[in-house]
Amino acid sequence: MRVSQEKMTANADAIENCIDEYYEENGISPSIEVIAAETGISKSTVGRYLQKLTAEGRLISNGRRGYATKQMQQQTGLISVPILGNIACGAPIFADGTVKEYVRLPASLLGSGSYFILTTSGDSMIDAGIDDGDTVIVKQQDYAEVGDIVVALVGDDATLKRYYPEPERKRIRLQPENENHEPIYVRECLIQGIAVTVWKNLK
Amino acid sequence: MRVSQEKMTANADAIENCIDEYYEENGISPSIEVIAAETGISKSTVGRYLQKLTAEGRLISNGRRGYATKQMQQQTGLISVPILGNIACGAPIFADGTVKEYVRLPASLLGSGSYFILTTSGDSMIDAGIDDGDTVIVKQQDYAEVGDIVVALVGDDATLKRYYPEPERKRIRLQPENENHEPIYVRECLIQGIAVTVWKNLK
DNA sequence: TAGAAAATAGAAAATTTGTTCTTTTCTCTG
DNA sequence: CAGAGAAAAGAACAAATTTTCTATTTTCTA
Repeated sequence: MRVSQEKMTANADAIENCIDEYYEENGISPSIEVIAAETGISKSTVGRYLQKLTAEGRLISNGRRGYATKQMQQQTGLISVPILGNIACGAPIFADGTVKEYVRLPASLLGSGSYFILTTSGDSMIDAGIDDGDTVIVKQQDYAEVGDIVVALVGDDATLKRYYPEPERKRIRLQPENENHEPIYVRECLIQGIAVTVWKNLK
Repeated sequence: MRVSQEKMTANADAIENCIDEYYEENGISPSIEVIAAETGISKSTVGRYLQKLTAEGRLISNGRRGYATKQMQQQTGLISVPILGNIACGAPIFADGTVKEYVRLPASLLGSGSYFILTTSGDSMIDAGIDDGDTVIVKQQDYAEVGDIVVALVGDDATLKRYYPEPERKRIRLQPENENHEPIYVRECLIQGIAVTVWKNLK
């Protein structure tokens, strides 16, 4: 292989990496000037490479919003999911302004709707595969089907249980999935959402 | 409350929403012109609102890269994780160019390192909480500790098992977590990574 | 080694984009 | 109903950023 060829791809890779890294850090595409400064390549050469890479389909031009790598652009169709506190805590879950962190997850993994994330504490749902410290993705809705795992507000406490309405006895059974725990019976409870995914840390 | 006040916050909300939606779709911030066209508010008024919202801390200005909402900006510190195929398939896992989809996950949830995502099939790890169809996040590394759940390449097949080296017998035991399955014994195996997180669909 | 081709660098041009300024419209109060 | 104040609209402005052009350097081949 010729040296020029090697240098060409080396420059192209350096530029592509630079875009990714800058984006990783700043959340926006770097300007050509920044890329030039970062890689040590001249502005015009960087520009030429960007056009070439775009023509090859490796990059996408967003006009004056800069160039994006494919994996950057691929983050369209993402849903913002707020990471809320612990499910055991008694405080109301949807206190606005307290949300500090978001995850953006692909809509294809979740489906449509509004979601939030909780971390669990306690062992009451251990037989459903939800252990202490696991992360639960909850679909926000105010109803549930029989047997769904719901986030329910009982008094001031939020709890994670299976939902079994018993209309004939005018009560709702909130069933833990742990033989050592007794079910909770309530007249009414506010359903905040249903658990759709558990995130278990193995290691 | 006065009408003007209501309209003010209404406009502000409309602008903020517009930014989010546009970003959701295009991966970049909309220009003031686009926001104006989309919301029906004039360019200069949109600009004034953007400055006001930035002063209030609700938006972040990225100069000519546009304005970002906080939850957009908050996606720095994310790791790109490729979604690879099914763990049961025999094909080599790291065939380049075949990766079509990426998820960007917060580094705080994963820690440093390189990761990839697999979906499982089969029931061999059912007792470890990994069921058929679950999604596994794998940390890419070529070694493992005793008892780790590894993605191992045995011959041409990738498999997910617990890792128990038995040096005194000069073999490695790959242990399923299902009493109906027998362990696999191999001389050597190529470790591709260790499972760190399982993503279980409850609903 | 010399010449041709390719790649690069530096500067100028063109375009997009946010900002500012002035005029107009709307709203509330006396 | 009239006037003051705020909010919005439209046009002009200024700055940033990509694109283009030309000269220079580097690299490969005969």
